[in-house]
Formats: sequence, structure tokens, C-alpha cells
Amino acid sequence: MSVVSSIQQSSIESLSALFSQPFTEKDFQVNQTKPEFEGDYTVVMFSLVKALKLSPDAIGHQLGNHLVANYPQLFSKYNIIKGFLNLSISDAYWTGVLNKNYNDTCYGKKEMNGKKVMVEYSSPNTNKPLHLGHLRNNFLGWSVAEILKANGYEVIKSCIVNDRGIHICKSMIAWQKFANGATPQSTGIKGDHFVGEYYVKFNDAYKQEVDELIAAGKTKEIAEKEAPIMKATQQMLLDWEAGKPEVIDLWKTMNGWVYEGFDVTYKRIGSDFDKIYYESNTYLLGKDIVQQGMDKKVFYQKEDSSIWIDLTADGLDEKIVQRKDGTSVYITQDIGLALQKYEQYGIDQSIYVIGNEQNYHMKVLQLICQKLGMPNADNIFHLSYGMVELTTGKMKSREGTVVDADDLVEEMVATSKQHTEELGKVKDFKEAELKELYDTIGLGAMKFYLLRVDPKKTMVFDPKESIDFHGFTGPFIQYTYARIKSILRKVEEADGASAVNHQPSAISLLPLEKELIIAAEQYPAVLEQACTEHNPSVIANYIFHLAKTFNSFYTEHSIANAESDGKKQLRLQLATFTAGIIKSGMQLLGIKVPERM
RNA sequence: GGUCUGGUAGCUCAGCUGGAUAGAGCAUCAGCCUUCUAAGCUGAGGGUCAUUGGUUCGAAUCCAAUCCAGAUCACCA
Repeated sequence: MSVVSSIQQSSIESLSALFSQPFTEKDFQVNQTKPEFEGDYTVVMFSLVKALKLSPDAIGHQLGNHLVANYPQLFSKYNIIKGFLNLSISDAYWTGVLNKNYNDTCYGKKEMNGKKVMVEYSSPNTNKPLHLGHLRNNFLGWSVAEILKANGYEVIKSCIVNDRGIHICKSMIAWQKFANGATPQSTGIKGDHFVGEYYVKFNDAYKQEVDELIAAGKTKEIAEKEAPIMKATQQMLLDWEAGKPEVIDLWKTMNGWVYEGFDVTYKRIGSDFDKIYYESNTYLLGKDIVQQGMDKKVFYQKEDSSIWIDLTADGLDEKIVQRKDGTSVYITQDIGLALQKYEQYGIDQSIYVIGNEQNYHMKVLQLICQKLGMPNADNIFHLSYGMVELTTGKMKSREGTVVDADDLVEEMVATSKQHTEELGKVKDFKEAELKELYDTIGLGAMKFYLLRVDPKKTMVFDPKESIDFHGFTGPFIQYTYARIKSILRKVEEADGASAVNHQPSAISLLPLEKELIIAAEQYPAVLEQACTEHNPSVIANYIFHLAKTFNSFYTEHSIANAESDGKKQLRLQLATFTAGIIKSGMQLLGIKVPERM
């Protein structure tokens, strides 16, 4: 049980004994004591005043006395300042926490709870390479999946590849028209980037055609509809749905190029999936459900034969689910896939990691699933994250301000190489070790930078700040870890492999020692919070705080040359404990920690 | 226009299920390496928590209104 829970429980029991009426943890707050006051945790008295008809200080004294008298192993003393009951936790309690957990690699993690969750993330389009926004999605989805696992859930990481549709046909048409048979192999360009170039070429050609039509006297609206390249693209989509062999062949070839490129990127950034869905396989499934929805009268058909759902009663609008030409729209496939996920895996919850620009879409999706009476429709959860903007404003592909994922990774790794070489601490590393270290630091910096912010919030990506390796960054934490490991290695060399194994004696704690144990003790609660909030930034902030606390302790007190053997053992345990939590927490963010750097 | 987000230090962000004098990092300034890795540590300056009103013993936090910014309301995905 956590300290906070213990304080809550003992306070509930004491209050009930003192005032012979029932209390719950909601009747009072337990906070960490502010540094300017004496004590470790504080119980706020004000909320009890009404029920007890006593002054805050009077309640505080009675409760404080009772707690110290009846829970001597937990509380050593108390003081009251203006209605705040400041409790000092005994050093024996803290050293007990340390001794029990310092070497537990599963510290903070929970037993399997029998629940199954699918986390869908990444979900790329196969018409252009990944960019900065995708990175936030990938890191977030991966991390949330791992956090769920640590909290006892069985997790299936999934990905829906948007491999068909009008946008895919655009790059196909452009390739037909402009490529002269060029391939990634013939040009030496990474497959996803290669295809992306043709998507850009489509838009350029389309814009030019529209401009020409407007110049010829057409309205903008008509010009956009009648541009030959757009008409060709629409025809291609129909041909694709009809299974026309040469279209299917080209589609397979070009998607193949993209997948080769994606594989490289995913491997580099550490994204992995248990199940990959392809839209080309799921979009027809949605059509069956459209029929069922018609039968159930959830959907209705308009005169032009397009099919709709009316959501105006729910405060939304009418939404199309099938075009008049019988082809699917995006949401149709989503409905089909939502059902398939439940049918295939029997999942208890379905999480979608998708940008907040699709809040409306996801609301509609869930509502339709509910109206169709689909099982577990209530357990669809949209993990809505904010866009990544640049210091200069939004990323716009038209203005060429999109930050490419591959480029960014290389830049970060190159920067970590440069920093590492300047510091010259690992000159004895072999080539392969150096390469691994640069990756660890560069990717660590990037992941931490994107995960340290609350996912819900729009965030600003500042290139200068992102490659800073000082302060609130991944490398700062990695460095703290490497320093601890360095100490532990040295002590082991000097004292033998079992150097850290003593039971701590009843030893009194210095402020910085206690502060570190208090921080470490909070890790399980942090993991739980990160899980319920689906929020890795909770862990990022916490691990940074822990590392900072350790660094202050480290500067002030020697571990290897502690003033007594008891202190040395205590601090070795403390260092081991801290390193373990850093490693565990960073792992949940998808960030590796180096033994040396 | 409807709906939904958000507005905290020069910049990037915590804090938001109400609690003590609102916290970090970066940047600025001043210190600390013959002793465990200075990618570190210590300290200083820096705030009308968008504005106004309300609820409360107590509001950055809850409620309302206003201002500002963004997203969305496609037979696009």
C-alpha cells in the first residue's frame, strides 16, 4: 500500500474512533507537505470542520495525537499550521519501503487483470512519408500500449493502413503520367519518399489544370470537378474497386515501395504492431453493415441512392455512409473495422490514437456504432491528441514546411554524435557501441521531447529546443542513469558482485536521502495515473523530477565513500532503486537508457 | 453561425477531482570540477494564472459572461 493510502486509511480509522462517525478518503485531502514546512505529508482539516463542528486546529491536534500514538511505525510526529496537519513519516517506514523494493524490477507494475485492450495507432496513408505529426502519434500510441501492459492489461497494438482511396489513386495517376517508369531502385530514393513525390506532382498538375480551366471562363467549383487529371483519378478509383488488373498491379507495386520505406522508419523509431489491418481488406466489410443499418432503419436512402444517418437529434448533423455511386466513405470502413476488432479479439476496450482534428468524426463513429447496437460500442475510446506546430506556425505541405520524420531522426542522431564526441567520455567504445549510443541518445531526446507534453494539447516543436540535451530532456535522464550505473560498477569492482545486499539498519535519514525515497515511493501511483489518463507525459514529468532529486542528492552526498558502512549500503540501495525506476519509466516511453555515456 | 478545445514567467511547459507565499526547463545573471561522469549542482532576477462577475473558510483550479487563438461542421481521408 502507498504512503498516501496508508495515511488515508489510518486517518479514517482514527477519525472514526475519535468522533464515532464514518469517514471516507473523500472527506479530506492528503498532499505532500510544502518544503517550507516541517513534515512529509499533510492532511487538510478544513473540509472536516462542518461535520465535526470543531476548529481546524482542534481537529488537527486530536487526529495528530491519535495517529502518532496508534501508528508509531508510520508517523513519528506532527505539527499544525493554520489548519494543515503536517505529518512526519518515520525514517524506519521509509527505509522499509526502500529495502523492500529497491531491487524489484517489477516495482510499480501490476498483475494481469484479465482485461484486453486494443490500441490502434500510427495508421499511415500510403501516399507520402511519415512526418513530425506521425511521430507524436507513434510515440504516444506505443507508450500508452506499454503503460496499459504495465498496469495489467493484455494489449494488442494495431494499425490500420489507409492503402486505398482517392488519395492513393492521385499518386498512381501522377506516376503514370510523369514517371517514365522510374522506381525507387532506379532513382535511389526511399520508397515512401519516392511515392510522396508523385503525390506532390499530382497536386501541382491538378492546380495547373484548374487554373487553366478558370482562365477559360469556368467557375472555380466546376474547374475543380472537371480537371482531366481529377476525372482520371476518380475513374481509377472505380477501376480499382472493380478489380481492373493493371490498376491493381500498379497499386500493389507502389504500395510495396511505400511499405519498404515505412518498414525502415518503423524499425528505426521502435514502432511495432501485433495486428496490421489494411483498408483494402476492411472497406467492403463496412458495406454489409450499411445494409444491416438500412434493415434496422438506422440509415436511410436519399433519392439519388446515397445512404445517410440522421444525427441531428444528438446535436450533430446528417452524415453520409455510402456515396451515390455505391462506393464507401471513410466512416463506413471504420464501422466495419470496429466490429471486426471485437469479433476477432473479444476486446474490452478499443482505443484509437487519432488527432483531435477528427474529434467530430470519432464522435459520429461511436454514435453510429451505438445506434447499430454493436457490442462494446460504449468502450470505444478516442485518444485525441493535439497537433504539432512549428515556431513559425502550422506545418503546411504546400509551403514545404512539413518536418520529415526520417530527416528529423537523422538530425537528432547526428546531434547526439556531435555532443558525445565533444565531451569525449566514451573514446574506448567500439564502432557498433558508439552507433548504438548515438541512436539511444538521439531518439531518446526526440521521444522525450514529444512525450513530455500532455497529449491532448497542441504543442510547439522548436528545433533548437528539441536538440538541447540539458534540463528537462531525455539525455538528462539518461545521463543520470549512466552516472548511477557507473557508481554501481565501481563499487562492485571494489567490493565484489554482492556489494548491494545489506538490510538497512535503523538508520536516520538526511533530508536529501528522504526526499529521494519519497519520490521513488510515488512511482506506482504515477504508473496508475498515466494509465487512467492515457498520458505518458505524467511519467516523463515524474522521471525528470526523480532524476533531478537524485542529482541533488548525488552532488551533496558520497555513495561509494559514505561516512559509515550503513550509510553506504543505504545509498547503494537508493541508487539502485532510482536507476531501476528510471529504466522502467523510460522503457514505458520507448526510450532506452545507456550504461555509459 | 453551431459544436468542441485552449489562453499560467521573454520562450516551451507542469500544476486544474478547490488548500499554505503558483512551479520546472530554456534564455539572462552570479557561483561550484586535485574526491563516485559538470549532458551535472547551488543561487538570483523574472507572474494582473486572458478579462469580469459568481460559488466557497479558501479559486490558476468549479460556474457564467466577454475577449483572443485553434479545430471541426465534405458524396476528402
